Amino acid sequence: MVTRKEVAELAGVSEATVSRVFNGLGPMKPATKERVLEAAKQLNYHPNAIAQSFARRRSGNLGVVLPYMPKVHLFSAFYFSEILSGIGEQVREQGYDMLLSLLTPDESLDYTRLYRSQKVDACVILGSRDTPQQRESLMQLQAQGLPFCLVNQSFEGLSFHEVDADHVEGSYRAVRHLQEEGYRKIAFLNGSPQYSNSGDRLQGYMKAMSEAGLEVPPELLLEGNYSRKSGYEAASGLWEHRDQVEAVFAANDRMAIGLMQGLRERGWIAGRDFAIIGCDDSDAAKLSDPPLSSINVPFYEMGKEAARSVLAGLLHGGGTKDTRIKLPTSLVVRQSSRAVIINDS
Amino acid sequence: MVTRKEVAELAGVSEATVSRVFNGLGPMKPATKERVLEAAKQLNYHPNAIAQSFARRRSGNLGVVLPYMPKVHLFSAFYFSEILSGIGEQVREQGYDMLLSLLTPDESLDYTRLYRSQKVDACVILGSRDTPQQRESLMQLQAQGLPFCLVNQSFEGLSFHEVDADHVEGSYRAVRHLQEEGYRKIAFLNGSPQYSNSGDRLQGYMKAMSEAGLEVPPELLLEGNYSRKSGYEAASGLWEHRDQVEAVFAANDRMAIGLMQGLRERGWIAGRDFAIIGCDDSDAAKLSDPPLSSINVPFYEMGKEAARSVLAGLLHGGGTKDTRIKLPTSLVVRQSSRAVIINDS
DNA sequence: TTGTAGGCGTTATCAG
DNA sequence: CTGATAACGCCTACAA
Repeated sequence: MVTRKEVAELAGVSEATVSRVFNGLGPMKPATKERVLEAAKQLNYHPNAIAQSFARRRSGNLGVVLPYMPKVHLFSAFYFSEILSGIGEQVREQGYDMLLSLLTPDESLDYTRLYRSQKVDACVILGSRDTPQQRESLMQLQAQGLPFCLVNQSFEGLSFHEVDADHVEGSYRAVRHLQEEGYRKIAFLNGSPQYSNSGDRLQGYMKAMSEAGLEVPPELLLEGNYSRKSGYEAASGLWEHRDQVEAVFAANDRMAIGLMQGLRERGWIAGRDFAIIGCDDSDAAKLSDPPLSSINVPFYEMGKEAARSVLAGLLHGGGTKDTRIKLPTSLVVRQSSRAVIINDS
Repeated sequence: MVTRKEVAELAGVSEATVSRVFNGLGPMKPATKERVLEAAKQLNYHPNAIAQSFARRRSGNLGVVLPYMPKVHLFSAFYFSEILSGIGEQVREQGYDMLLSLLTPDESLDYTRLYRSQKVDACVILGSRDTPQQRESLMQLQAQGLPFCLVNQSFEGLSFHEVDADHVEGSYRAVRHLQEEGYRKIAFLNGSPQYSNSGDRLQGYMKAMSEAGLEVPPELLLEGNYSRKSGYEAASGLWEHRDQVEAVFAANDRMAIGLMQGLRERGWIAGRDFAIIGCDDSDAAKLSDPPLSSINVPFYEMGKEAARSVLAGLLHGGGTKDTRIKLPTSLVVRQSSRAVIINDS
């Protein structure tokens, strides 16, 4: 590998000058700069990023933490893929790189380890849940002043730097939409309560129901774990109370689709016998039959914003305020929620 | 940050000894080792990975290259997600980290840049296509002896280190299965020819057809670009020749589902009016209605194997043979390919 | 505007 | 078994 030294020699300048040229620092004679660049090109010199990191005492890497649970599909790949793309875009704009960490959630979760090795300057944490271990780990990070940003999750009573979507509003609108289509008996299939989103969505659902003066008997409240399978399994419970249900709002697309599958087996077809709206507006929503109405969540933008703000915090001397940013959602109406027949006996 | 020096002082040994302890090198008195570890724990010392990389002249990072094309969904997120998980698993086993690079395929694709900065020791390249630029870039990498491994792609006439699935065999079996179910008029919806998989699948399809003594009139050969939309659009062409089609083999699940959607709009229901088999066995196959029969491709294992072999090459002095590894596929039969009615008029 | 020189935290080589 | 001591490639005051 060709080093700065060789470039300096060829250009007839000092090594420091080569550095200045490559970092655009200080005033310098254009001729000098020219010579250096020429020499560098000739030798095919490229700064050694590791050495730079070493000298600057920062890695230039943004850590991205993903939950790793093979064979368990609580999250859709779509979700992470979008967020990762957003992070990736931002990171490139700022000259950073992305270091991916797949962490098994149940292993003694120690986020500080990521920073100790100095391989990352900050982290974006995806897919975290509200468990005692995670709270502990995150509080520890915060106490040590290590910069991080949570995406799509918040912790009751704690204040972290986080980027979220407005799930309360999104859910509210979804349920409102169903009401406007004429449905009154609207069930809610929520996901695991460990995700703050679940609470948000419940809140939005309840708000819309109560504003419309609608009762919410317990049979209308179902719970899955965000997997397709859990939605599929929820079908049997819902089926028992089918005379009390005209529509469903599900906390994600996968559960919605699973539920549709379960009900279809019983002869209940979404968009015909009942309406349903999912959440995430993932590609699965377009693949399902009928196409699934869904709440669009700007995952890409959330990833991008998370990366942007956590990296911005690095520049401003780690003075990251623990702010919560909420991005807006929107409703995408497809066939699954169109009123065809309203069995409002 | 606490450094080796401080540990050495506290333990009353030299810095070199501290390093030896942490690297498990050379024989040493247990008592010494004990003291060092004790001191390290007390000070909460952890080696600085950047400094180590610098001194060792290797980053300890495996680069993972993903094609980045926002809004264009030629690949399913499932695909990358599985491969990434496999890579992630292997990488952790070997104490490496994963550095993610999202590269826009049409930008002047220069893979060598990744290595020049020394931020990665080797790369796994996903989603590459057979274009002149990519050939050029890869040949350049190879010429410079930079270690890399391609996943799910090969280049006619060039020999790279690559991990692939046996798509010829998989396609062959899918078509054979359709034949065994009694179908004779079997169409093939392929993806873009820039992906070597497409050629492989065509080969498998043709083999099965010719072995069964079946003609393949041109109307049976359709081409999409692996997106759902392209499958959806292929429906119209297929519909025109519907009297010549009883079944379809599609080169991926997304196109298969798009095609099913397009045909459903015309009243043709998969699993009833025609049979269809997709490829990838992605989660979408389970979400679709009817559930889609599909060729299972071991993406996870492919990612893992790619990481394993490319990292192994690093140890053995870069003596990576440019081998092609092919992992086996298998057929997963779901409702979309079950013979219900055979309209074999 | 440019050069000098110390330092970053390890690894690795050589003595002892 | 352990301790010095050069690298490693670059950054950055500080000096000129």
